[in-house]
Amino acid sequence: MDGIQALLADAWAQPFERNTVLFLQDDPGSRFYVILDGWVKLFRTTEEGEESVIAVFGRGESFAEAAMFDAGIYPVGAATVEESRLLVVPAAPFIRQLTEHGEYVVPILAAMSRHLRRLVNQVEQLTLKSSTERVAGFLVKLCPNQSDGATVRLPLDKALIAGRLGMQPETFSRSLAKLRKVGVESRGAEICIPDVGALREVSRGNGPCAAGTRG
Amino acid sequence: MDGIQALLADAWAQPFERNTVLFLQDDPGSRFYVILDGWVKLFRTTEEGEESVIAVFGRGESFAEAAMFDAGIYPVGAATVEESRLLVVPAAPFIRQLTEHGEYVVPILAAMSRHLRRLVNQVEQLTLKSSTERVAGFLVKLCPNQSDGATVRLPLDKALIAGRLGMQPETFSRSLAKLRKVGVESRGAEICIPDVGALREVSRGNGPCAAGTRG
DNA sequence: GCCGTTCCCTGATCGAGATCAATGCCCGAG
DNA sequence: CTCGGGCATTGATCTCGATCAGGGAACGGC
Repeated sequence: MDGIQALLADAWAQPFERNTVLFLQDDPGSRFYVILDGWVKLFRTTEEGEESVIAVFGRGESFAEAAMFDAGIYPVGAATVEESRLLVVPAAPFIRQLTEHGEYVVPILAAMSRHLRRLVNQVEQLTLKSSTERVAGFLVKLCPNQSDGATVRLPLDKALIAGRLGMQPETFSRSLAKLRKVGVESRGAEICIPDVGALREVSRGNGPCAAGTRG
Repeated sequence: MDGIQALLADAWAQPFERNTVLFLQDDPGSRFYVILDGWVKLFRTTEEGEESVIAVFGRGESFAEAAMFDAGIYPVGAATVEESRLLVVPAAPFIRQLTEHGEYVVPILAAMSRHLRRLVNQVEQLTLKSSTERVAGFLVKLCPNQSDGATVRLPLDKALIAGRLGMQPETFSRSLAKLRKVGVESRGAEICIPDVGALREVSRGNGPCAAGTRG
């Protein structure tokens, strides 16, 4: 209880105008925020400029704590939507004290941060990606990194994967069929992906499979 | 680094058969899990029995840490989808050490846990609720607790709220119009809700507005 | 007063994905 | 080997929500 004042000694209150960008997705971040007054939205932006609102926070709520523990990269962007007053809190003292007091804590926080990031991704995908784009993204993540082509094995029932991706099994099947246009061949649980790059393009909405962006 | 062994001394490895329920949503929870082998899914179930898969985790991943800091209630259910071996870790020692070393940490963890829970809710709503049901749920949360009827004021632009709910402004407007059937009247940002209970029923998929359950 | 802009509502149309239904494939039991 | 059940694929149809378009109410500047 004594320590908290020392930690907040480095913090400061700051007014922001309406529609001020506080930080952008993938910015390196070493502070988090508490809303003293006003409203802030967290959002993700695709390469085409479409925006997905992940959350909206009001007075008394804090946000961006997770970036402290997750490689210091903000997984979302943030902007005020009204004139607001925020408490800006540097993260470094927190990290220092946490690691001093017990190193086992930080891995747990990192795991929670990863879960948060994963859910943020999921919300973004559900709101502004088509089912085929989501399947493409799922397959890309299954491939070994920096591989050009690969043959992967689905670790689970297709019905379960479909549920995880927010679609029906039939739609998952049809999406796989559409991906044959970029060379993806599936025989049972074996999926052959000759061109991972093309698949990645599809997952970003550029490929020949995306009939529409569904925004 | 010394403490971690003491903490894990209370943990144990345990094998689970396929399709074993580890815990259910809203169960009180005082442990978290690390997957040594196998696959585990996290899911939400609606009252009608529809299931939304929130996440699927594999070897080396941990889950349910957030419940430690969030009133000890699991926000999702968990079940193995394959034969699995899990490390079961009691939470109490972690909480004890955390509070001993600095009380300021726990509020931050609680905030992160709330964010996680919120995102889990959002994924569930996006996957198995219609747009009108989502609007109804949003309005219910705006009402003061246990109020019978209320007049609330939308804190933000309708377009922004629509985005937060994963729909277009037009759809938000149409959903509000559909909710007139349960007495909801809107004039600008003022929303008059004479019967919160009816609205809650709609948000759960039972009301007269839900044309289909979309699952 | 007039005329901008901004926000919101409503109508019409279209497409993605859910749903219903039928078929094919694989694998284990007998 | 044959049979049967679970899972995957494909087709047909329908519905919800996105998109495009038009119109109206509130507000502010001149």
